[in-house]
Amino acid sequence: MLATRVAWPYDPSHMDDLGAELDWTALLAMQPALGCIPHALRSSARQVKAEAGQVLFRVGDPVRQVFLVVAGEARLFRFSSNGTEVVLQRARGGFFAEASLDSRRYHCEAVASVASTLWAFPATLFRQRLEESAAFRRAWQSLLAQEIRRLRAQCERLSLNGAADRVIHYIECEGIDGEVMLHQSRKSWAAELGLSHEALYRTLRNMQHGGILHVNGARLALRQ
Amino acid sequence: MLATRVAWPYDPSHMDDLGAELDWTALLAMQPALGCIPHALRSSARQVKAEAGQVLFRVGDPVRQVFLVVAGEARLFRFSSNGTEVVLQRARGGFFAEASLDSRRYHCEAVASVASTLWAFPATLFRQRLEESAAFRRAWQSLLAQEIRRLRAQCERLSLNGAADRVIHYIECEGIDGEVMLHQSRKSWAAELGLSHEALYRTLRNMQHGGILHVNGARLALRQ
DNA sequence: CGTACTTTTGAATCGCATCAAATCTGGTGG
DNA sequence: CCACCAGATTTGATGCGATTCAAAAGTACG
Repeated sequence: MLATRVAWPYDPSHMDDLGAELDWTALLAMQPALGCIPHALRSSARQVKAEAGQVLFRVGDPVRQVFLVVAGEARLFRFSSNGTEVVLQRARGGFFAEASLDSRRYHCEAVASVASTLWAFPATLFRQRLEESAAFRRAWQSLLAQEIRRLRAQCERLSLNGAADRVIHYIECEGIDGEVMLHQSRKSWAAELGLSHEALYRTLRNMQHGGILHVNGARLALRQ
Repeated sequence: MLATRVAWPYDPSHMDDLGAELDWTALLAMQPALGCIPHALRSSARQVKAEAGQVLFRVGDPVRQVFLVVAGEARLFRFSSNGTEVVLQRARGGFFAEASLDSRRYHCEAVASVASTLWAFPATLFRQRLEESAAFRRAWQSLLAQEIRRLRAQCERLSLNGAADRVIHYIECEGIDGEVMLHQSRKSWAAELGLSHEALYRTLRNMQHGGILHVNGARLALRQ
């Protein structure tokens, strides 16, 4: 009962021959929280250009790297008993496998679902820095705590029935004072909200007509 | 533009006059991960019996306690600009406000939505132990990492369209080898899956008739 | 200028939420 | 022990809203 595995050959050495320069400042502007990462660790990161379908790691592989999605999407999943994929995370614009820092081996598969740009931090150095630097440790713990809060809010959002309710919840949680600046396409926002993109477009239109929402490009503001 | 606040008077001293003995072993059996908590911290926890609607803390209150839900449910929320509640977390059977350890003040409101039993750990001692003990720190980080993995999987589960898909995803992720033991009522499980309890009952029935699922009390097993 | 992707609207279908009600369960007190 | 009650479980009927399929227009990029 073998599963339909991705066609890509699994060759970790693929990731080593792409040593493009890293644009840290641009990334930092998008994700200010990354500022907590020490310089030594930062400069040891390697940029990885992954093609669509490329395997990043497999179940049981020793944890050598922690990843950061700069562009594209990585999909983490396990194979269920009947061979189908059970998606654990669709990482887009953030860390993944960072919770594997305290594991010796990966507990799931990771594949770039589209052509993606990733940063790979060496796990050993990451652990070492966490042990050495109390400041980095505190910042990292703060990052983890922030991620937990964000995820819990997202779970609550996804358990709302109405599309409009999810939009409102998102703006209230991720924005400031009923106003938010979208940093992604509406299509991918729809995926984050657990909606089809058509449903999101229609909901936004109806909310505008109803006077609940004001849209100005990437800027969304709740009225009243 | 005042919101419809809960009727309960906010009196923190309510929580101090209930010093029932703590049943640590029973709790540990339910949540083995709690074993990482040092004895000194464990014994400093106070049991809190909260009535339905009782306020546990408010936005801006100094972070004095980290909570663990033993029975019942705590609801964390913020008031949106138009006064409605935006639920950030419905904590049932686990920690909450533990991500506030690195904050000086709570960033949301917390109310027991039903009559609940909680444990309150003093935040100061918690932070202190985390600084002192490297073992506890590692265990705690491991607990946070585990929570992140769990939440990400739950988000993926909630973004699945079909009720049966969510059930399968749950069993594959939370169970072992396509088999899981439910530690809660099906009604509350339905809430966790983002479904109405009727939809869950019907789905379970259909899955049994379809031969996909085998149900034996609290034991659910996927077939094939 | 062509290609790939996003944005937008339409129509039809289907599944889940909702309301309603009956049964079953565990626990409490007379 | 039984009456009683609150809550969970289970089934039915109905309506709405999101998904899906389809297609057109807009947009970015090489």
